[in-house]
Amino acid sequence: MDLVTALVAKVGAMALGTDYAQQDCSLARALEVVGERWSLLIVRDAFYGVRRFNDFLAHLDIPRAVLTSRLRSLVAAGVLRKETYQSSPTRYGYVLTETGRELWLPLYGLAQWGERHVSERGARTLFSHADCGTRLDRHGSCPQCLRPVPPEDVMMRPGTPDQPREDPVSRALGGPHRLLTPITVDGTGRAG
Amino acid sequence: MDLVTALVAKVGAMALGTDYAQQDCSLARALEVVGERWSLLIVRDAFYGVRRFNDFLAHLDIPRAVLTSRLRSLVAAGVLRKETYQSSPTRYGYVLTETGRELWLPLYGLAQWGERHVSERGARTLFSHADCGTRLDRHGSCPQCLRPVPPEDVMMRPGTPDQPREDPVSRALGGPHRLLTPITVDGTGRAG
DNA sequence: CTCCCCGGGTTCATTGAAGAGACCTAGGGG
DNA sequence: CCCCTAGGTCTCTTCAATGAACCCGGGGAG
Repeated sequence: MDLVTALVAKVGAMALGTDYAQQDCSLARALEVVGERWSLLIVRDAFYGVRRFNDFLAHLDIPRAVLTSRLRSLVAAGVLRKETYQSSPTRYGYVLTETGRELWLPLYGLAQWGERHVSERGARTLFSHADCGTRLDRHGSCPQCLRPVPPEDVMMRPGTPDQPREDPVSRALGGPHRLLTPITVDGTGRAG
Repeated sequence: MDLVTALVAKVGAMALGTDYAQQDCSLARALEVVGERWSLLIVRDAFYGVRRFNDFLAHLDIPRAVLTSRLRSLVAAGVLRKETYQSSPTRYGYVLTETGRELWLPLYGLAQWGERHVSERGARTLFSHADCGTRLDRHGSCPQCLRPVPPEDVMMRPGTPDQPREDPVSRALGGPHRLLTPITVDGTGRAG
């Protein structure tokens, strides 16, 4: 490949390929950040309390290189923040920023849509208002308290899975759990 | 490559690759349908009133083959419906089904998130309640009427674009427009 | 002191999907 | 007869996901 061909290829790749650059639309902007494959599932796991590289890896069955790349771009976009949870040896985790937490509504909305319309057969995961125990409606509000529930006040618990996963993270999420509180994975030599 | 290698490669590609099969989660199910590149932008355009193959093409700058493929899978998933709008010569358009219309909330939520957090500088598109003219809040509700507004009662109008597009569809969307009503494209030899 | 483990990555070969553009087909219309 | 429009296919090239192997720094056990 000569230089001109290489340049043309490069410019072509920049113009389209990795982004929706020509779309003057906030949805396109949002999708540049969270629209790539795996991104929203990573954000979902972050809401579930997953924080560590290896836990995302085990729970998502995502190639390591792709996880590295997605975490990096989500941090760059301000959705996640890299946080040291232990020094000597230094260990990092990834937690949602306030910007990331504001993805709760669209993310919950998409999940509810999937529940209602794609291979419906009872909720796989149930979300309820931690204060009163009422199940959230499709808009993410509490029908009892009649207002939107922020993610930190949401409890999740497993519904009726069809093929339960058998990784440590899924086991850690086997019982009721408040969103955004770190999960405690044990069974692989890690303290709870 | 021998037969066994080929088989292993094929099974591997089916197990992952094109879907999130191992994820027992409604969000993953939803993303299998609308999570692919371009899918949500096509749905957005459908809310805007775009119905024809060539109009999607012009407005999205999407490769024709990809558009064909996405429209097909969105129809298969029950998000869009193929509709004849003219016979002899037969012409098809694509319109949102009720299932597709229920994507309004998560789609609007994502767009609002993008507006607030990704290169913010004033709304590119403004959405308001057709009945009273009030701008929608971030949850898609009308602050005046205090209830969620269904997409058919939403008016859109352009906000402050930074690099306005110059295709016929963008021009047709230049003024206030009620969601889900077909756009009328003129200027390319098509009657309004 | 050495070996091995753990957490968090990087590198590499393979392949499926996206992108760009030419081509196709059916039905009109000048 | 040729060309137009609408809605697509076909082909080639490039990009990015996958899966598996390898890397590296810090500890802890023997």
